[in-house]
Amino acid sequence: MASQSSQEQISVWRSFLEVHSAVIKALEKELIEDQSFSLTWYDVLTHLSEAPGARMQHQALAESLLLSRSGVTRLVDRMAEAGLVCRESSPEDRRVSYVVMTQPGRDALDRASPGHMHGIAQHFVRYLEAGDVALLQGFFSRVLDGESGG
Amino acid sequence: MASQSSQEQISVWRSFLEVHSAVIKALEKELIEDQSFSLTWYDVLTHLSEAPGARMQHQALAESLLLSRSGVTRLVDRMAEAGLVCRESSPEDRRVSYVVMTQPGRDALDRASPGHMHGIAQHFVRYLEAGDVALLQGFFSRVLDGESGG
DNA sequence: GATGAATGATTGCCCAAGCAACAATATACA
DNA sequence: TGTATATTGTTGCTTGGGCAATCATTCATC
Repeated sequence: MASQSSQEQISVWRSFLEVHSAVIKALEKELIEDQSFSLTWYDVLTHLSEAPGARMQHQALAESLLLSRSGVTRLVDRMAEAGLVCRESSPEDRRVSYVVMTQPGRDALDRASPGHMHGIAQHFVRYLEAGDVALLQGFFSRVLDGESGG
Repeated sequence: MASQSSQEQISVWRSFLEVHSAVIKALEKELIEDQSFSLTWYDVLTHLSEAPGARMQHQALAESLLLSRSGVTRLVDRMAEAGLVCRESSPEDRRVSYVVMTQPGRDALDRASPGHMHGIAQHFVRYLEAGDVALLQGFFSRVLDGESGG
C-alpha cells in the first residue's frame, strides 16, 4: 500500500503506542488493586483455562504469552509458589513439564475475570463505534498474518 | 456503547495486544541491529528533537515517554554516558535539570530515522487499507481523550 | 545399537523500570 | 519573615524479563 509513510500514518502508529500504554497501565492497576496479581498472571490463567485439561507445556505457554522460555520458567515458579498452578512432568517425554492450573488458580481466575472484563470494556471496548470492530479486527489480522510469516 | 463485551470485542482487544507485541519486537530488533540502540532511546531522541531547543525537563520527558521519573533519571544517565544527550541545570529553578540533545544525538537520530520509519511502514502501516487511517485515528483519539481524563 | 544433532526446561548473569524514601529547592500563607 | 507544603530529581531496593550456556532427554543417521 503506502510505500512511504505520510505523517498521518505515523501518527496512527504513535497513537497506537499511547493507547496501549494507557490502557495496559489502567488494567494492570485495577487488577493489582482488586486481585493483587498482574496482567501476566491473568494471561497465564486464561490461556490455561482454555487449554484442554487446563494444562500446557512451557514451550506452548511461552509462545502464547509471547515470552521467552526462561521468562516462563520463572513466571511459573512464582505462580506455583502462590499455588495457582503446578508442574507435572510428562510420562511420554521426560524433557517436557506441563503447567497445570490448580483449583485455587481456577478460583482466582473466576474472581478476577468479571472485573477485568469490565475493565477492558471500560478502558477500551466502550470507545468502539459501529463498524469499528470489523475494521479493527481486519487490520489486526492482516498485521498478524503478515508478521507471523515474516 | 457496549456495557457488556461480546466475544468479538474481547477478541479485538486480544489482537490489539498481539499486534503490539509482534510489531514492537520486530521494530526493536531492527533498531538494535542497525543502530544498536533501543526503541526507548529512539523515543527520547524524537521527543527531544521536537521540543524547542531540543531540551526538555525530566518531568516532561517522563510524561511524554509514559515512564516514571526514576526511570527517566536512569535512562538519561545511560544516554548521557553514550554521549547522545547531556544535562543542563536551569538557572531559574535550581531543582530542574534539562535534558538536551547533543550533536552526536542528533546524528544518531538522523541515522536511525529512515530505517525506523521504513520499519514502521513495513510492519504496521502497510497493512492499513483505504479508510483505516481515519477510523483508527478516531478510535485511538477517543480512547486517549477518555483515558487521560479518567 | 552408538553417536551426533535437536529440543525442553532451567540457571547465571544482566538490564531496565517501578516504588518509596530522600535531599534540595521553590511556593504559599500565616 | 518563617514555617508548612509541594515539586524536582536522585537513590536503594526489588521485580520481571531476556540471552546465552547448560543439563537431560529424545531423535536421526549410520
